[in-house]
Amino acid sequence: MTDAGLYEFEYGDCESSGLLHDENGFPSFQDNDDDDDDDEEEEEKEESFADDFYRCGTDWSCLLQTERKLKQANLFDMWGLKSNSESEANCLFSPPMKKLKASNGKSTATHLKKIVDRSCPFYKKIPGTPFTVDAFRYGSIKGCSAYFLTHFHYDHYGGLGKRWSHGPIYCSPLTARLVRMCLLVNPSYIHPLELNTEHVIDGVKVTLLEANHCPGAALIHFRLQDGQCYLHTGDFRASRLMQSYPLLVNHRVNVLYLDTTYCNPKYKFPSKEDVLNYVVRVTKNCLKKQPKTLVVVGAYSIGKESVFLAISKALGVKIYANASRRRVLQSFDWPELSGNLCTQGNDTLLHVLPMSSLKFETLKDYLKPYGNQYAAVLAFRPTGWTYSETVGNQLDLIRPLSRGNITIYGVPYSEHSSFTELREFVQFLRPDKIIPTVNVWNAASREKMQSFFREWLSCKKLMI
DNA sequence: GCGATCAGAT
DNA sequence: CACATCTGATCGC
Repeated sequence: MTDAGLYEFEYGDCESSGLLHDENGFPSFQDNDDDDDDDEEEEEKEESFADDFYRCGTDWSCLLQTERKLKQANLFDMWGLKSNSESEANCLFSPPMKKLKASNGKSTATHLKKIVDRSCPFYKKIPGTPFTVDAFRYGSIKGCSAYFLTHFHYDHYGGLGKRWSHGPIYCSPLTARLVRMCLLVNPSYIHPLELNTEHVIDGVKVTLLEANHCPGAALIHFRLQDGQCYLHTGDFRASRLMQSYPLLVNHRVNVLYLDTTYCNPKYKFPSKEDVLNYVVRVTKNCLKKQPKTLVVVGAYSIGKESVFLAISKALGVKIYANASRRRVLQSFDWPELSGNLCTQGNDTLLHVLPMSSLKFETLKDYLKPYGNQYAAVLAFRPTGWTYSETVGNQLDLIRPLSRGNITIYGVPYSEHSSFTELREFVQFLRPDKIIPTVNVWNAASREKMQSFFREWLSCKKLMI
């Protein structure tokens, strides 16, 4: 649509259709030139499930065939022609879940806007296997017989619900519990896999490793029968500990599917530990000045529990969370967390609230029912990264927002890798090929990431 | 009328 | 700036 094929890459290209394998050992696209006209049935030819991936080689510009929402109907749709993705010359993706509807006589501009391409992007498919990762929003994916879920965040499990029936779901035991509990997915589809244990699925050796993201989050290591190793990081925060995972030490990773959320040097933030110490320090200071302070920690669904746990431990106070959040937290099987929850707001000065409540007005209202029990609110908003950081790692330069007796701190508690952590991880793994999974919809950003990867993996530069 | 889905906000 | 939703509107049955 917009920009196309403007990007050059060191290895391979899209046109290498005659070869059996590309430079990275991937089977290359079997050339069936003409737009197949036999595109009706699921069965048809044995086009492998990840052909779109092979076809792509290392030309990241192929990502341009996006799953983007179309703002307007294209001409095919407007003229009532079937938009069949398999017959589109450049399509790299599976067919959409539903055939796009031709506009009928009644259709208006608003109808036309609603047309959405729902095909699974290639980087969610694992080539040489019938697997996808975090791909639940595309309905039944042709050729996929096992759906992996890296962790329980909406942008990864989206599409899962009680009506799920497209195939088995593999994930960590904790994630499995949440999928059953919160999404009411039929348990017969859910297959928990113990971490650090090799499981053979469809002939592929699969091992889940701790991802240092939210509870239950896993890196997924695939070892194919031909020896190829793929590592999908899901969302993760790279750590030194990972450099001692035996699987990563002992097997070269051929393809790395990388969480590139903060793959830019402007993203600098402190270690989790430093942020926790800071939060505790601020809290103690505040309570010294005003003992009648309610301490609030903002949270989404799961993740960043350590922020309130650290305060709880340091002050020796319980943690209040509402019933639905408690149910989720209890399911973690994390004793020091479960053991410190309480069911009454009055019983502790430390409360966990939805991130959306961390606003002056909302907090003021929240305080009201407690009467004169509290004279002030100290709130922490643990975001991944705070823009105010020209200062980078300098926690002491953080300036809270303050209005009346309410103070709100944004703290850079990140569950994604910083730029330098990413670099160190990639230089440790030295994969043959890296497929970014975040920030991929923008051509400039894709190109920028690839140039970082090239720099990191060029032998000359190994400085930290 | 209701759940699912979408655009937009936060 | 971007995360991971959340909200309110609209769709489709």
